[in-house]
Formats: sequence, C-alpha cells, structure tokens
Amino acid sequence: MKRKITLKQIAKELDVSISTVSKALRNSIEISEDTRQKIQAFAKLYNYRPNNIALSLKNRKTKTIGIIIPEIVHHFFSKVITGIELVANKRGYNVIVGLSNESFDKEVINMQMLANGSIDGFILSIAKETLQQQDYHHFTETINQGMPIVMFDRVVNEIPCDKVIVDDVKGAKEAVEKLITNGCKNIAIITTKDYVSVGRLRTQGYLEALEDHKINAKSSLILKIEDKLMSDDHIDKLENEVEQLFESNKDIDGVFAVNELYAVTAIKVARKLGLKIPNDLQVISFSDGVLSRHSTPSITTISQHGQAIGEKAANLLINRLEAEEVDYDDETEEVYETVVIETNLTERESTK
Amino acid sequence: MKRKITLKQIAKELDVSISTVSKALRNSIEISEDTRQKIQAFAKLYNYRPNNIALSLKNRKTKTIGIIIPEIVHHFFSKVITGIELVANKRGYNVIVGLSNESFDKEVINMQMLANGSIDGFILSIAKETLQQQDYHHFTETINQGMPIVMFDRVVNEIPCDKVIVDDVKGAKEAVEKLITNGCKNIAIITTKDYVSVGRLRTQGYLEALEDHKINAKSSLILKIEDKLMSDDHIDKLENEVEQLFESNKDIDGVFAVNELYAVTAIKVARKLGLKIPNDLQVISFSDGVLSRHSTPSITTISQHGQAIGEKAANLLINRLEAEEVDYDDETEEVYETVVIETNLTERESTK
DNA sequence: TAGAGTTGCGAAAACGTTTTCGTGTTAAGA
DNA sequence: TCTTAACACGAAAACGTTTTCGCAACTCTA
Repeated sequence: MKRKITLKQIAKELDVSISTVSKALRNSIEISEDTRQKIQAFAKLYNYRPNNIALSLKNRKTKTIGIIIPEIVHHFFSKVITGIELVANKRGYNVIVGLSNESFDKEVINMQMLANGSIDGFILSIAKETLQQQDYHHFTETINQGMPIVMFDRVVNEIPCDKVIVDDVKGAKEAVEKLITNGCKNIAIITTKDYVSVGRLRTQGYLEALEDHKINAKSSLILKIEDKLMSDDHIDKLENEVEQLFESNKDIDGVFAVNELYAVTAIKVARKLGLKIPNDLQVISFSDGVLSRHSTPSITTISQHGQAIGEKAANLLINRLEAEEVDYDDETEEVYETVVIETNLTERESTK
Repeated sequence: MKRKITLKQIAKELDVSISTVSKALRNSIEISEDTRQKIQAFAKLYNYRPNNIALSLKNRKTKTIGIIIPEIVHHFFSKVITGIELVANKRGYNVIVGLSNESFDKEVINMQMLANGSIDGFILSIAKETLQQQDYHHFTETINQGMPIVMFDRVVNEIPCDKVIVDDVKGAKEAVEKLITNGCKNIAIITTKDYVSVGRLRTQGYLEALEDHKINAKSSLILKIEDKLMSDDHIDKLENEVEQLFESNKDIDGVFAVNELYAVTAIKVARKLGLKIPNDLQVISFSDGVLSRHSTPSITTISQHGQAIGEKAANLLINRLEAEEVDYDDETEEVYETVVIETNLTERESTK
C-alpha cells in the first residue's frame, strides 16, 4: 500500500533538507556524525533505496543492456542470454529482452522502443528477414546516436560495431574433415539457403574440406532447406526433402548438418531406410543444444559455446560503455573488434 | 556522435518555449496550425522521440515488466517468456529478465535491483532454494510496496498474488491412467524430491490414479531424484539410479517421468537392458520440450503450454497494473485470481 | 576582539518530460 | 471606445536524484 519512501519524505520527517539526507546516506563528510547516524537509521528502518529511474535520468545512463534476438525458444540463444546476464549482473547491469521473431519490422520497432533512453547499448543477432532485405538503417541510426551495438552470430560486415562470432567455416571444415578421416566417401550437407550467413559459411567450410582432400563436390549432395521448414509445423516436409536426398543418393555414408534439427531428422530418415548409425552412416551437426546430447544415438557436434559468446559480447559492450565516460566523445576514430570464439568437436555416438 | 535530440534543443532552435514544443508534438489545439507544423516538421527531421526515462519518472510508471525465473536454457521457461513478451509488446510493455539460477540470494538481489523503480510489476517462478528455505519475505515486501506480482508454475499459496499454474495432479493422473488403459501393470514414476512442488503434485497425481484403479502403489516403483542430478555433469549418476530402478523391478512395463530428461534417460536405460519401446515398456513424460518431439522414439507427453501460461500471466499483471490507475488505492480488499491452464496428452511413439 | 578558517547545512540547478495556470495580444460585441 | 472572449504561447512545478555553491555560525589565532 505504502509507496516506496523518497529522499523528500525522509527530509520532511527528520526536518532537514533533501541535500542533507542525500549526503548523509552517501556518507559525505559534510554531514555531522550525529545527523548522519540519525538519517541512516531512519532510512534503514524504512528500507530506503534510491529510485533507479531518477538516477538514470540524472546520470543519463540506465545500466541496462538491450538484447534483441530472433527467438528465445532455442538453445543457442538462451545460452547466449545466460552468458550475457551473467556478466551483466556481475558488472551491475540489467538485461532487457526483445524478440524479433525473425521479422524485420519487429526488430525495428523493438529497437526503437528501447533506444529512447531505456538502455545504454544493444547486443543483438540479426533477424533472417532483415538479412534478406539487407536493410540495416536501424542499426546505423542507433550507432550514430551514440548508442553502441555488439552483434553476435548473425552479423553483417558493413555495420561499424563490435562483433562476436564463431568461425563457421573452420568449424564446418573440421566436421567434414572428421567424416573424411573416419572413412566417409560420399558426404552430404544439409544446410540453409545462402542468405542465412551462417548457412552460407558452413557450406563454404564443407566445400573447402572436400577440396582440400581432392574430393569433388557434387551438387546433388548439397541440400539447401528453405527456411520456413524450420518450424515444427513443416517437420514432415523437411523429412520428405531429406528422404529424397537419401533416395537419390544411395551411397551417402556421411552427413554434415548445419543444425540439430537437420541432424536429428537425417538420423530419423536414415533409420527408416534401414541404415545403421554410425556403421552405415555417420552424422555430425553444428549445434549447442540438448537434442544432440540426449537423443539416441547421441550426435557428434561442433559446439558453438553460446554462453561464452554471450559473456564476451557483454564484456565488449560494457567495456565500451564505461570507456566512453573517460574518452568523453573525443574525435579519435572508433576502432571495433571482431572476436572469434573457437568451436570444438564433441564426439558422440553418431560417428565412429 | 550526436546525442538524441530533446525538447529543449528543439525549443531553442525554433525560438519557442519547451511547453510549446511539447504541446505542438502532442497536437494540442492550444498551438496554432503554423507553429505546430513547423515544430512537427523539425522534430521529424531530427527524428525526435520522447525520452522514456523522463516519461517514466514523470508518470511514475515504466511500462516494463520484470521476469524472474530460475533459468532460461529450458524449453518451458523460454516458452513462457515468449508468451509474456508477446502480450507485453502488444500492450506496450517491455520485458526485463533476471535469472535466479535456482538460488535464493540471486532471486532476492535480482528483485531488489528491479523493484527500485525499474519496473511496474513482476512475473516470476520461484527458485528451488527459496522453496526449500521457505523464506518468502522478499515477495511480501515487494507486494506491500504496491508492486504486483504474478507467479507461475512454482507458486506458494501464502503469497497474496495472482497465479498461473497447470493442474499438475490432474495432468499426472491423466498420464498414468493412459498407461493403465494401455495395459501397464507395473508403472514406475521418476520424480523429484518433494520440496519441488511440481514434483510433489505430480507424484500425488500418480498415486491417485493408481488408487482410483485399485492398484497398490509400491514404494520401490517411486524413484525420487535428488535435484542436483538435473545438471548435465551428473547425467551418469542419473542413469545409474534409473538403471537400479529397472534392475530391481524387472516387471516394470510403464514409466511416468515428471520431466523430459528423466523420460529420455529412462528410455535410454531401458533400451540398454533390451526392452523394446513401446512394446515392453511405455513411457509418458510431463513436458513441453523439443526432446520429446524429436528424439527417437518420440515421447508421449502431458504438455504444459508454456506460452499460454506466459500470455495469461502477462495479461493478469497488466490488467492489474492498469486497473490500479482508476481504482486509485481504494481500500477494498484486493482479490487475487489463480488461473489453471489445462494440460493435454499428446500421443507419440513411446506409448501403444 | 577582529580577522580568518572550519564546520554543518540548505538552496538551486540539472536530467527530459507533461500539464496547469497565467498572461499578453487580438478580435468581437455592446 | 470600452469590455469581454478567444487565441497563442510561456513560466513553473513536478517526478527523485546528486552535486555545486553559498552562507551562517562557530572556533581559533594574533
């Protein structure tokens, strides 16, 4: 019922000025021992805490980080959030989350909602629709207004900001090389259409690995899935496409999937067709999820370390925020960093 | 570089007063057509947006909801967030997320960080440690300060607030009845220690179902897992316990698991012991996750509808927030609602 | 005892809004 | 020509802080 107590109320109650109360609570030496004790006791009694909003207004900083991600029901993204929240909290920041649902409009609106003073900076991963439309004005505008951005995973080079990524090419290459080493002769890739940058890069890694080992890539072994099929409603269409892949390439003995769902679908279809894992078919997936660890057989993965990505992104952002205070808008050209988080191969039952 | 533009700057630039600018932008009839147009054009040019923090301070409301959950890397919780974010956004609110990591202290600290003006109300699910310690003072204090709370899933009755829960007893009962109907004679339950309320309630549902069908519950068929084993590090200890369960009860033909991980572990162990699913053993899990849908065999579940829970919780909270405005702290006793979201059985391959 | 220094506190500005209440100017009515 | 009303705008307060500055009332020192 009783609203939170304010400096003004304490001042009135104790018959001193607001300034005195403020100083007393911050242990200023200007205030006599006596009054200081009196005020602090009173404040403690009424459980006084400074109003955050007022502080934000006064200091022109909110100590809050805005996160914009495509979706949250996704192991990778929630791991990243965990990482961000961890260091944010440790460094005295809060975290406010906006979901773009892969939609350009929602991304723009969400950013506008937050950019009006609610937060000090953004950490984000770009929506697929935005990547398709290649319209990045909302990012540049935000940056021009002096609000720093850190991008992770899905990034675009033309935006001047810090970035945290995994080396998709290298990771994919490592996966495919593992398959080759394990004796696979006909390795298929299940990937996304090229406008999804991670899909494109992982496909590139696949091709490079083949090339390095003097294996000719066959286009029939490259299955590029239309993105709409990621949703659970279209799971059977996805299965169909994968089944066709196997049917028309009976000699496939290795699959590299760019995400967990594709991998698990490949395994399901392969089994239906009578293939034994890992004897007839070996599978490696790019991922950081629970599916590969707990499904049967468990799936060998290139893991992305989502939490590490989140931690790094948060540190980059907060470092920049707190550096600004000293640098005080000097005219030195900003220099941005792109941090690559190493992936690593976790072997499980889907490979020999 | 250039900070966001303010009313004051526009006023100065156009040589009018701040009030005039404010009124012009809000289309007040006090302002002449001429100046209004001029000001609006200027504001549009410089992309003026009112500073949210200033508005929050003035209006004494932030249009922001605080979410405190035990963890975010969890399908159920991220689904709930999705639901909250959906209606929050639709109704003009933002969402700020704090993670308790199941720790009492982090829960308290997170709530204190947010309760100092940063948000208008909480939506939360209680940390396990808090449930164990049964110390709820931070909730009551928050409520006493006039900040409404909506609890979901893990709730305690003694806190006066709106609640959104699933009928755990009923859902569990339905699951077990399904197993019975399907011919299972020796149904085991894999659940958590009793201090986790959902574990306790689901165990209760299990017992009720057995009783209703005149089946004697056998304590050897009730496996209560210590909570620490949920983490991925202890996955083998979990497997051991489950294996012991099967070894010492060779006649088990049905398993009801209170979460996905237990179910998937049960299946894994059962297979290792040579049991066929669903012929020798049928499994039903309480869950809303991706594991049950995509693992092989896919798992029949009692689904919790996390998103619906989130939506309902957000609507309850926002309704209360916006009702307060009119009621204006009248002394009518607050009356709180407990909404039960219906679970339902989704049949998959792990049952006949 | 006059001047200087110390001590303890308050007034006011600032952060960026919105809104109430004036107030000066002009137009209309008597 | 005088009063009144309409019109267009500005001053100021308020939201809750922090901080700079000023100023009394002391306490020393010479």
